[in-house]
Amino acid sequence: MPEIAELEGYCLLAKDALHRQIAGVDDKDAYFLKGGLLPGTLAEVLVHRTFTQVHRRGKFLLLEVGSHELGLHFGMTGHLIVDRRDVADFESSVLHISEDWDRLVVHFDDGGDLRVRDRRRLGGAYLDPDLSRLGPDVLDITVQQLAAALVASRVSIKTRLLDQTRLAGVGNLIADEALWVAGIDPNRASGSLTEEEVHLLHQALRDTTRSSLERGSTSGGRLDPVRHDRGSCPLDGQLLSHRRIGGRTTWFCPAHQR
DNA sequence: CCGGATGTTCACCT
DNA sequence: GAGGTGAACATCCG
Repeated sequence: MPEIAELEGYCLLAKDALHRQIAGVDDKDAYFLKGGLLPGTLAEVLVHRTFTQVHRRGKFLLLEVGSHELGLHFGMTGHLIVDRRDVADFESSVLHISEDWDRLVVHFDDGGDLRVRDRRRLGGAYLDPDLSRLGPDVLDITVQQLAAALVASRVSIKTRLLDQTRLAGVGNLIADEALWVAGIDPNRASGSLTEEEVHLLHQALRDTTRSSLERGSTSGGRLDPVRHDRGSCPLDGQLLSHRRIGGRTTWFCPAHQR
């Protein structure tokens, strides 16, 4: 369920994995290895070393080890587990999910481990991932950068917000929530936003993202509980509309989102 | 049984 | 080249 709030949680959790001697790596799930990574390579790179730093970039969690970086992506159902603990207050803990879905396990010599548990296997592990195509991170994008990311395109604004090469870290729920807060129709062409609307959207992205960080979860925003048939807008009571935009289900208020 | 799900990539159209 | 659509990935849920 990872969007930025979950990633920040994983980042904190992963700090517990730093400076511990790596004793072994289970990377036999070749499908989970991305970017040409082969089974066994991670073991070669990681064993007898330690993770020295962890940070986040967009939806990637990055663990520094020696001169390399282990990149973890969590897709839609991936979770990080360190020493049998997941992120606090996750709406439904993943610890009950079978270990059968552990796609990558890093064992430390003290008996603990770091693992990625991912049922749908839409996430992946990368060695030295190429992040050059990621746009500015939503947590610190400036309004000028946002304007540049949106300008001169007829793609819908919703689709544009999800394009990680333009703006990194926004997922489907945050995109809907921010557009709803800003009062912008998700189907509008990205390049058609006025300067004022770009400012509104910038502020909405900031507020929405920060609220999710405070909750520690992408779930639980104001729009989230009404994203269903017969759900109505918390602002004006209008029945919400939904449609697929850019391949993703999009909920919006037909009254105040223009 | 069918459709959909907090993501990304890729093939194939227009 | 740009942009849209749908499929694929694997599993669960309503």
